[in-house]
Formats: sequence, structure tokens, C-alpha cells
Amino acid sequence: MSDTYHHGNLREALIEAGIRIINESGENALSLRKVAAACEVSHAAPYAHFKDKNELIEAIKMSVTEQLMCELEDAIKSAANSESAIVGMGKKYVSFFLKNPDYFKFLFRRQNITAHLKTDEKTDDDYPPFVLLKKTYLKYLKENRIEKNKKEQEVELLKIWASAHGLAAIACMSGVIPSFDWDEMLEGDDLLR
Amino acid sequence: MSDTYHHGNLREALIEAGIRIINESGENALSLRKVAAACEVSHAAPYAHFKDKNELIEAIKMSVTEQLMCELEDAIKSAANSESAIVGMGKKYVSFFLKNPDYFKFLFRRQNITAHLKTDEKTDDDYPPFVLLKKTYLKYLKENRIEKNKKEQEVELLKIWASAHGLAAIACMSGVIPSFDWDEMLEGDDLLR
DNA sequence: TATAATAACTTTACATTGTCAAGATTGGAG
DNA sequence: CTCCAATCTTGACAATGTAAAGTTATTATA
Repeated sequence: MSDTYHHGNLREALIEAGIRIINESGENALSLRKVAAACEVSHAAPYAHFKDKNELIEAIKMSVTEQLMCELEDAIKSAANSESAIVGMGKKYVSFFLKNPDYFKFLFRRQNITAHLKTDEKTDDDYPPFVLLKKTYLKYLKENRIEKNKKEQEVELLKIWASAHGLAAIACMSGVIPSFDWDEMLEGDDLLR
Repeated sequence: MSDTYHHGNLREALIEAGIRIINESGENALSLRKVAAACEVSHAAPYAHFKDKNELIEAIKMSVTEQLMCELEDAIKSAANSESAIVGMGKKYVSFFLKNPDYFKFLFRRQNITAHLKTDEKTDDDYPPFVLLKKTYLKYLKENRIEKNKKEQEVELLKIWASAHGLAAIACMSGVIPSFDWDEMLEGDDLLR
């Protein structure tokens, strides 16, 4: 009857609507029915594209992660060498989540514990930003002819990673910290090295 | 009629039941009604002790944080000096959440934990583990007669904190980097210094 | 091109959940 | 003992996730 029976691009529209809702009202306001309503489809329409709510959430996560990856790649491009690329990535990582605190809480929260039990052979390759950091780090070692064994590499990589991720976590989870000037803090090179 | 109309200690029982449910089935399985049922009271009974679900969650958070604080204080006690106390705290912090990954996701899911990072500020709202670290850090500076201005102190404290918190985050968050041997990693002194 | 198959969507239905309101029960202060 | 406030129950309601069955449009196929 109506030519709008089929949305045409509902899957993407649902993801975008989901992101909008998270940004406007936080993750706890994200419901399948609201997302569906935002796309002007019935409340069960999403089930044609996602198995359940968790699958929609995973898709949104992927979309947000892609955004982050773009910024990280920009940071690498505008760095003189791979050492400053690492620092630049760290800053970008923190500032990205500082700009979108809801994204952090949303991304790093396991929705369904049982959903992850199947794929227990997860590797670090699962999280693209970490893969990018690892690549940049290895390039840095090579560029500066630094010899380290696997273990030492792992530890150092982990330290760099924890530093950036930890800062982002603190910045986003601690609520508003008016007394602390994050922008200024990120100006210096000291913090993430 | 029945002598069990009044539970007697329902508030504490609800908190304990909540913790049990989180440990057994994850946070997403935590519902007011299930917690009430676990205590064998009606579904609306919790409202005599908590304004809403969020208040129960906050109470559970406080309880878990107290557990963590006990372990952190133990770590300080068994350290030779305040420098090794800082390292010990970091290890304890990570291993605590490594032992109880659900606690991490649960504690840092919402915004209410506020860490005021200004060194000279002290509020009741402070996140207790951070306050303890700050105290230990200042003692360390004094003990070793290290002169640093406020800004330098803030940055260093933040780095230590981010390191520990970031490691815990990575260790607990789903599938980010599960391929590391965390126990062995925490054996060395290198990681958190 | 006609028709069958399939994907996309709607409607209906139901269980779970958070929360409120009104009432029942009980311990304790006076 | 009496009354009050705290505690708990019952019943209700709206929001939500999700399953089932039916409807419509698109696509494939003959």
C-alpha cells in the first residue's frame, strides 16, 4: 500500500538513531522501541535486522569505534615520526572520549556476559585501536633500532595502552571534574610518554 | 501475624543479595524484584529502604568499594616504605578487579564515582581508593624529600592512577586484551612504577 | 511477464521490570 | 495501653524485550 512500508535503509537508520539517543539522553535511555519509533517503524521492526537488542548495541559499538579509528589515523598522519605518533594517538584517544563521555561508558561495558562465552579465543586483534597502536609501536621500535624481546614489548605496549585508556576512563567515569584542566594537561608531552 | 513480617535487617540483606546476583549472573541480571525475592520479601519492600533502584545500586557500590579499601590498606601495611606501598596498591587494585571482573564493570558503569584530582582538595565525595593513593603519594614525596609543584604532583599522581586503573579496565573489559598472563605480569615490579 | 519465494515490516500478545498508591502489620515511645 | 511511624504487602500501571503469526513489497526464477 504505502510506499514507505519498506524503509530502504533501516539497519543504518537504527544505528544512527541509537547513537543520537545515546548522545542526547545517555545509554540507559536506549531502548529498542524508542529507536524504532525514531525511525518511524513498528517496535518489532528492528528484529528483521538484529537478533536482539544486544546485536543492535554491538552494531552501534562498531560504528562508534570506526569514528574513533578515523581520528586515530589522522593523528598518525600528522605526526613527524612513529614515536610522536604514539603520543599523538594517546592524546587523541583521551580527547575523543573526553568529547563524548557517553561513548566510553557505552563502548566498554559488556552487555551480555553469556553472549561472549562462545568466542573464548578472542585476541587483541578484536579491538582496532589497539591493533593500530601495536603497529605504530612496532614501527617505532624498528625505526629506532630498539631491541626488545616479546615479553618486554608486551609490557611496554601494555603500559602505553593502560595510560591512555586509564586516563580516558578517569576523564569519563569520574563525572565532571571542574578543577582539572584536561585540555591543558593534554598539551604537554609528559603525560603519555 | 507471622513473626517474619519485619525482616529485621532488610537493608543489608538486599545489598548482600544484590552482590550475590551480580557475581553469579552479572549486573544486567540485577533487578529490584529479584533482589527482593532473594530476601523473601515482596517486590515493593525495597522501597522502604531505597528511593529507587539507583539508590540500591549506589549502596552496593559503597559496599564493594569498602571491600576494595580493606585490601588496599592491607597492601600498604605490608609494604616496607611508601614507594613500595604505591606499587603494592597498584598491584592490589588490578588483582582485586581481576578476581572480580564484574565488580569493575559494575562500579564504573555510571558517573557517580567522583575523583577530585586536585591535590589540595579534599571532599567527602572523593573516590576512597584514590584518596588513599594520594595520601600515600604525598607521604612518599615527603619521605624522600622530593620537591614538586602542585602541577607536577597532579600529573604524576594521575599517571600512577591511570596506570593502575587502565590496567584494571583492560583486564576486566570484554575481550580487549585477554591474551596476556596477568598473574605473571603483576609479579614484576616494572609494570606499575 | 507471471508467479513463487523471501525479506521487510506490522500487529498482537505476554513476561519482566520499575514505580506508585493504598492498605496491613508491627515495634516502640509516651 | 494507645497511637505513631517505620516496615512490609497487595494491586496496579506503563515501559520494555521478545516471540508468533500475519501482511506487504522486493527479488528471483521459470
